[in-house]
Amino acid sequence: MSEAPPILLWLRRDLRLSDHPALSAAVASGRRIVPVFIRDAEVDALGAAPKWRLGLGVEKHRNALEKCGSGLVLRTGTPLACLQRLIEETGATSVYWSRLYDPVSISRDREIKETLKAQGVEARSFGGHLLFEPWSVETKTGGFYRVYSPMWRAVKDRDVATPLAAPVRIAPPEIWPKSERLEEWSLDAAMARGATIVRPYLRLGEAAAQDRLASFSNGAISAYVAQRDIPSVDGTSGLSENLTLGEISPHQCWHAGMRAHLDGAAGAETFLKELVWREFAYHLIYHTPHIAQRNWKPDWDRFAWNEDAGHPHVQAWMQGRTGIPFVDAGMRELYVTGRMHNRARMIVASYLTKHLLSHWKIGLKWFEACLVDWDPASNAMGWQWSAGSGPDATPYFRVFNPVTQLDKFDPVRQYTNRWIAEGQAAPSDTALSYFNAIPKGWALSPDMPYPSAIVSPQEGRQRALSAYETRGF
DNA sequence: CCTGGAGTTGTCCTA
DNA sequence: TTAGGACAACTCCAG
Repeated sequence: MSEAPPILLWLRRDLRLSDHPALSAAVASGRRIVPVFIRDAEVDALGAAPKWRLGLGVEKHRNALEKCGSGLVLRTGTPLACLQRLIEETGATSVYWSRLYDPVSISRDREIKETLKAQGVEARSFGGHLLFEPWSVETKTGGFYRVYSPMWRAVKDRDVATPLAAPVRIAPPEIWPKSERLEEWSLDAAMARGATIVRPYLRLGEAAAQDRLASFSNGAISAYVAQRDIPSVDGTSGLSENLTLGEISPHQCWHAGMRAHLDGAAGAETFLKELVWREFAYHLIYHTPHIAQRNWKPDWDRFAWNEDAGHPHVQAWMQGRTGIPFVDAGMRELYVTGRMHNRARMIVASYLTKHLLSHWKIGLKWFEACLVDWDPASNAMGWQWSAGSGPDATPYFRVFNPVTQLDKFDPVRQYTNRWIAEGQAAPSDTALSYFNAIPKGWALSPDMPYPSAIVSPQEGRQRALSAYETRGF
């Protein structure tokens, strides 16, 4: 009697062993498992930084799989064709994967599931990327939440499934199908500064993410409410980079946060709320996929943002030389580390869309190119929220004043000194490292004087408010 | 159907 | 010096 045919485990944004429902189900079946990662058009279309980061994550995860007696098959092509080919090669009769929720993934996965089923192949998708499936959270009238607070109230007392343990051993196929070589994918091609500049700032892989969650939930989480808003302080969890590739699961974060909350850690509930913000973004992109493409509120189609990314003001914004220290510090932090503190993200987004009257899509694209924690749902929601075109009651007059904000959240200038070298007698290493990171074409040097503001906070505020007024907002 | 409270992250002027 | 109110009107959501 021959043994049961293997299961293909198609991995995407779920590069972990623990709390992985699809993997656990495959292991529980007792069958051999062929993990596969497919470089499809979506991977090719990633921004420079997230693509580079993905390559490092895949490599790390392949090592972790090998330690369990398994491995990872790499293939290039359309997912359906690759999976069908592997079904032929391995005799697999099942394909398991973890669900994604952006519009492209949904339609692709639906088609794959239907086609495979029609061929008599078992195709099963699993949760794991979210705390709550989007269709499981409804308002009293059966709709979805367009406002965060009611959604928080609706889910905060729900039971969240206990995270699954990582399998000790993953049964490999008798014969491994051929794998492409990760190096040949050149996922780092567009990220020249990655290896030398950004790499030291990464938190790579499942083990490192778990360590961080443990130390955070036993330490900084109690001061989270006050400290998370101070950009010079390491007061956030910093786990977004791992969450977006599934190197840690939201369930694991939730349970760690909940334990701290029940232990009386004051800031823990705020951390749980942030996890639900991530859920909110995913539920929005699920129910209103246009959030990543067009104004979420169609009223804003009447508003004439500057859409020219080559505009000198926009270039100054991207290159961290607007002359507004909070903005420039944030943009430089982004370029050097692949991340930006959340407070700074709000400031730079407000400055681009309001003071510079430039389209949020320009900012969205730049973040997509530069962020190692880039996430399709969070990025889209964040930019639309900042611009005022998104789902929130953001009053049109709420224009961040980057000077007032700096006094409030960086009173002794630790953050701006960390990232801005010009005008300092002894600039910090981090501030100087920016000039090693940037392209020659930007023609910046630490010896130049710090630029004066391209648009002053007062002028920008007035201009934005009158622009809103003439548009009837 | 109607009602009424509420809406992540703010700023600025006035008393 | 500081605290409070104005700053649109609208949509969302629960009851």
